[in-house]
Amino acid sequence: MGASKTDYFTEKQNQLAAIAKALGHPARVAIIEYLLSVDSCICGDIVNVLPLAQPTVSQHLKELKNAGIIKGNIEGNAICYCINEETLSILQAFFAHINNHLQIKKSNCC
Amino acid sequence: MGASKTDYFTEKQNQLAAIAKALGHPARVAIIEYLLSVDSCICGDIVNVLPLAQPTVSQHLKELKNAGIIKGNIEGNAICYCINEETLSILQAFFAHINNHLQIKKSNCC
DNA sequence: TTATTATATTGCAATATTACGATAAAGATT
DNA sequence: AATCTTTATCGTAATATTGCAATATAATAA
Repeated sequence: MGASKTDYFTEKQNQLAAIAKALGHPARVAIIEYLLSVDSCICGDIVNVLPLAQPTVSQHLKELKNAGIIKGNIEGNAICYCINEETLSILQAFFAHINNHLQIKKSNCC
Repeated sequence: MGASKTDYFTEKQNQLAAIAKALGHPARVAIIEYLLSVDSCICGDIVNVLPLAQPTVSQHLKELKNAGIIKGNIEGNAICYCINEETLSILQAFFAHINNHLQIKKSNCC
């Protein structure tokens, strides 16, 4: 096959997986880290920071945007990118949930 | 091409991406959720819970294990799987880092 | 020993991802 | 208008992922 059987899973599971998947590439992690490090939101120079060609970076930005992890606003002929906290909070909630369960259990047999 | 240029990124970026990537499939999210929901660690019935064939589940488990997200111990002829908190704490630290920066900035232009 | 049970591995087809050159699109500058 | 700057899209090649049937492996049970 090759395609994920998304129909067989819950919407929440698919959503979580989609967000995690979007973070699942070092270039995209690097983009997030760069967006955090710069004061301004005018981030047209992401291409200059990454060791990848412009079309490749554009593609990675598109994936982050599709997953809802970043937002992009048009500013003149440049684009202002920044992090969308709402989406990342979904992943955070998942981890909080995991921690909660693990602390209750504490029945680690491994 | 097709292969990620992992050499061009930091070890930490690659590590974060690898963990996120492993979570980037609904079946693997479902496996984590199942491991949380069961009291015991004897989890040989993961295959029965998922809508996927046994070899496929085995493969997903392998990927979670490779990423360090779960641990597996042999118990007789079954295998006991459970979540590895250490690895997930790496992702959590990343999110804490993001939150920290976003709270300091608050210069959201988007 | 011969099943039986539980999990892993192999092999393969279908599909997705990654990367980039070439090119397009759109606003800014001259 | 002609050009520059910035970002997106198209096309394509290389590689990775997903899924499963068939088979292997290994411990247990009969």
